[in-house]
Amino acid sequence: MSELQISDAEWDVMEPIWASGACTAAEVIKALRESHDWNPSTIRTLLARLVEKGALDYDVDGSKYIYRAAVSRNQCVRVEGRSFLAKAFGGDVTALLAHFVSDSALSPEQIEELRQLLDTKKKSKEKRK
Amino acid sequence: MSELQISDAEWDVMEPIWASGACTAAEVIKALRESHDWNPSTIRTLLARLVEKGALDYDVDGSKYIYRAAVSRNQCVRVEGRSFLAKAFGGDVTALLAHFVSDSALSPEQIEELRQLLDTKKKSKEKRK
DNA sequence: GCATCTTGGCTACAAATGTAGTTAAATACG
DNA sequence: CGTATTTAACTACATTTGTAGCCAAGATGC
Repeated sequence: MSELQISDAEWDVMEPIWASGACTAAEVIKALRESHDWNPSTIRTLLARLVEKGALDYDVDGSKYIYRAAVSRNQCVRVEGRSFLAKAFGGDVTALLAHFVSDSALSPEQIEELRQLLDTKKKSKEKRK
Repeated sequence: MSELQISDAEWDVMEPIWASGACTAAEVIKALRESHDWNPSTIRTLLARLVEKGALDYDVDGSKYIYRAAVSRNQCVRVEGRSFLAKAFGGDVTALLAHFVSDSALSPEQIEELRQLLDTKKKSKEKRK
């Protein structure tokens, strides 16, 4: 389930809702005021579309809606991730990882962090076996 | 330069051209016959759009075009990658890497491979300093 | 040479996306 | 109370994307 496709602009609208758990349209508008030069109408339209798509739910509070995410950010990241992985690396995770490692400036600390993550991964695998 | 945005369908059309260096529309159509259930017209339309966007160039050979990629696959992967990284991980590469490591089943060999990649990365950094 | 096939050019059209405006009802403020 | 504000609903419209059809000119097969 939930192969929800959320466009770029919609994603930006989801962001404050994922961050705060639940908020009104006015709050989303406020949260995006800094980062985006969007007309409030635009944001309201996107909110409506997201509800329609099933990415958002809402509770009615008097005359306004309190929006809640119906899909977690993580779910969406996974969906996007898989799609990107397939498109750019033919599904080869190692290739993807290699790409980002090469393409980015990683500090020694970050490298160490990743190494540990790999260790953990390896162990968890052994254990499961 | 080259913040070219290539849609999903267009990407699939680029693929055989990236793979073979240069080919005619007929060849692209043939290459995609297996994997996609597309009308030849569709592919020709996409080829034309890609030329228009500057993602493809062509040489004229009699009555047909020999298409060549005007942007490398790697360039496109980088552009897509950065966009995905920004959208899904707020630009935090480590978070992205952690996500894919956790989200994927990696064989011990793959893990080893990645570990070595990290080592290399670390050393190259030291050297550069 | 002529019918056929191939090719690029152009047109078409629905759905998705980005970006608003309008409106009517509910609410808040004075 | 009455006016200004807020809100969701609905409408609008250009652009991008997915998907294809039609056409005229050139190439091919017989």
